[in-house]
Amino acid sequence: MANDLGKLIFNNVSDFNLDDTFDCGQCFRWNRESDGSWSGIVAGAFANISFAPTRGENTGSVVIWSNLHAGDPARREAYWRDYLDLGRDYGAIKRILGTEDPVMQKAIKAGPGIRILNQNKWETLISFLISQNNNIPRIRGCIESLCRAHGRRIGKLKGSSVFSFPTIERLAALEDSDLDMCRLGYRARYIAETAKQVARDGGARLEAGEDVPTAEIESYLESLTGVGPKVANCIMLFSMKKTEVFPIDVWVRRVMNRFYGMGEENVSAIKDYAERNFGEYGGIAQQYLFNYIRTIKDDNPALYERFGFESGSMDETAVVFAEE
DNA sequence: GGCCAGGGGATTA
DNA sequence: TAATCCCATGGC
Repeated sequence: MANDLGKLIFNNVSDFNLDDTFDCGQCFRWNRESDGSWSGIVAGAFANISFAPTRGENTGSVVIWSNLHAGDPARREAYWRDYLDLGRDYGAIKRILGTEDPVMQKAIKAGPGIRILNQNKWETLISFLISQNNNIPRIRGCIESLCRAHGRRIGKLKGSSVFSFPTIERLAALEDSDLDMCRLGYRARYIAETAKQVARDGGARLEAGEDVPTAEIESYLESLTGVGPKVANCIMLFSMKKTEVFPIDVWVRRVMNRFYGMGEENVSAIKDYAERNFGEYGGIAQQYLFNYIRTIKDDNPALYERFGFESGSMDETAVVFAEE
């Protein structure tokens, strides 16, 4: 596997941080190395990404070692530029979102280097089917188990075999019991049925998602077994560049309640609020907020200090605490 | 629209 | 050991 690893460097990347980006809940197959770099399996290839700050903590050079599109440097560069969303001006988006929103300013401060990855649509679909009503460590375990059982062995990493994400055709051909060893619970049936539905057109409609209106691809996604509004929004945000969608899950309901004073149960009010206030960047706002509430959940005083969060001195117009 | 089962593992009581 | 929770959805 190491034979055809090629090196790629992007200089002067701003508003970027590896930990923020890979640990904010949008992806499940990236792992932090002891040297601070991250290794992952992407599109059937191995990759390691490191980041060397040159101007401040979140601006510097991204170094990628990968065997993806080995022998085609132009294609490889285009792939990673898109995957890491390097063409988007996050500085400008952060200024827009943070204006007159002290909560968002603190949320951005908690993850200033978050970038929304542009991941494989099929992998994102199945990954977020698995994510429903589930916790992140187990989601990761389920996905690895699925890859081990039905992916292709693409090499060895630190002595262990590494597997690609299973193809549409492979999962579409499964019997129900072929997923038993993955311990997916009731989600196994959703995956088996959705795979068959997607395979009916060879994945064409899924792949076209980026190029059709949001409402149209959302209705297709929600026609798949086990895909509701939340999972559909995650797929659109993390693999189809639909940055305006605002996935609402238990954590987002919690953050909107705690910091924006909204009813946790009132999903339609939260959706309306996001549309009006975050607009075309709703999905990016959602990631800052999701990351923020999950980070400070630890009740760690040092974290409170780092993020500028001080109990008792909240902005009265924006902050309402829920009874717990 | 409200309610509850669906699996399994991690965390909390 | 028992309850509760988890990046929800489907079906009644």
